Amino acid sequence: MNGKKVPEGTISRLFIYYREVSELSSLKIKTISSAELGERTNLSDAQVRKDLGYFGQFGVSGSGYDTSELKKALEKILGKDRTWNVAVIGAGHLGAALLSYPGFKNYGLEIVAAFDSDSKRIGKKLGEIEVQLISDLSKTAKDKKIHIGIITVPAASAQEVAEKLVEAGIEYILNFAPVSLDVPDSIKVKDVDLSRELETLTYFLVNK
Amino acid sequence: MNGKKVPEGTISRLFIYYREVSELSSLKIKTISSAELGERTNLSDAQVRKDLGYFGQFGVSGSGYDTSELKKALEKILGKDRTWNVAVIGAGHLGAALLSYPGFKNYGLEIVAAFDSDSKRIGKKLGEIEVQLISDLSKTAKDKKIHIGIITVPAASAQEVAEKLVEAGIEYILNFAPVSLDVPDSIKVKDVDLSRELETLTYFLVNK
DNA sequence: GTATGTGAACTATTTCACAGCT
DNA sequence: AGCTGTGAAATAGTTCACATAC
Repeated sequence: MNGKKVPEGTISRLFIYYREVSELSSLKIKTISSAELGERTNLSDAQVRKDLGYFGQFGVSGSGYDTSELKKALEKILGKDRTWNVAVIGAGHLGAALLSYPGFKNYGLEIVAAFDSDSKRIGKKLGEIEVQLISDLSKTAKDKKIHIGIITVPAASAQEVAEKLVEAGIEYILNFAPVSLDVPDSIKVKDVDLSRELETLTYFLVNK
Repeated sequence: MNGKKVPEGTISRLFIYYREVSELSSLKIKTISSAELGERTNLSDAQVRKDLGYFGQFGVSGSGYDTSELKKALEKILGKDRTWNVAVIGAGHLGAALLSYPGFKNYGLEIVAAFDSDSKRIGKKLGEIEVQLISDLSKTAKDKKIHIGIITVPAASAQEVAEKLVEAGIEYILNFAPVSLDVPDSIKVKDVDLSRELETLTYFLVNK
């Protein structure tokens, strides 16, 4: 890896490349060019080469990239050679959807705990995971070495939950609630706002 | 609106401003400055003004923006003055999560149909909506004037579903499956890849 | 005095284009 | 000949800064 700053978009695309070369590699396709890889992922050949270039030189002039080698290299770069423990806070439909996401584990992510504040949901099983009371968060986070918290509670309680996550020592938050969380700078927050994604489409419908 | 190209990020942020001024307006707060609005949304004052500037001049020098007027203007710009009909294809957990999303309707979106290929799910009710067989898609899309399709099926069948949506005349697709869809250029696809969002966090865990 | 609207400056990201390697 | 790796050019997006309006 050279010293340059890596754009967020690059990181996101590396996962796309990873999936593609994983498949190619399992199909026993030995090499792929940046042009072909771009074709399969709806990206340009230059983009593919530039993205990979942030992390090293993985290709061979004249023939392209060795799929299984590139797969291994991406695994290393992306932290896929280990598992990350995840807690879901909010055991509603969205929480359940995430808990049942097929192959989350294959992505190196393991949901090891689920929390809710609604006493009706406590003790219920979502897949393998028993829903716990939110007040257990801090203890469980330490016991189970949780790295990532996913907020799937309603907007009104998201900020409160975020603060509890911070308190519990979790530094990475994926936030599905449609509010801007106010947390210390040291905490990495990624917002995923499903309704906004949908709404954005309506703009294009109006302004096509 | 002036003739300049509007960045996608701007459109997404307009929805954030919209939510904020809606709330302010309902709290009887009459005006807000770009600086205050930025503060509340974790954005800069210049960003707020620039974003709004793409669509006109809504502010008053010296005092700021009239919340209820800005709300009305944004409603118009974003197509919130009407309802858009949505179909969900894939009646698993994620589909159910979307169908139960609170206040979807408030966002101007109405899910009017749900489809699945699994016969065990056909006829079941998800909220108000009865799950139909995917082969009914084309007919129902026309009958119910569906504008937007949401794909929540597994990766392996997503491309097939996308083709059926295109065939049914739907031009806007929100794709939750972790694959790059191959559709005609005239179709607008927005990818939301939940596992990739999560995976991106793991990169930052490794490389912090 | 306060806050907008907007060119200009700056920063980030993508695409081009080609020298150099296999 | 084919394809990578990478500076340079182009494009996109954000922040600055200030003239202007109230």
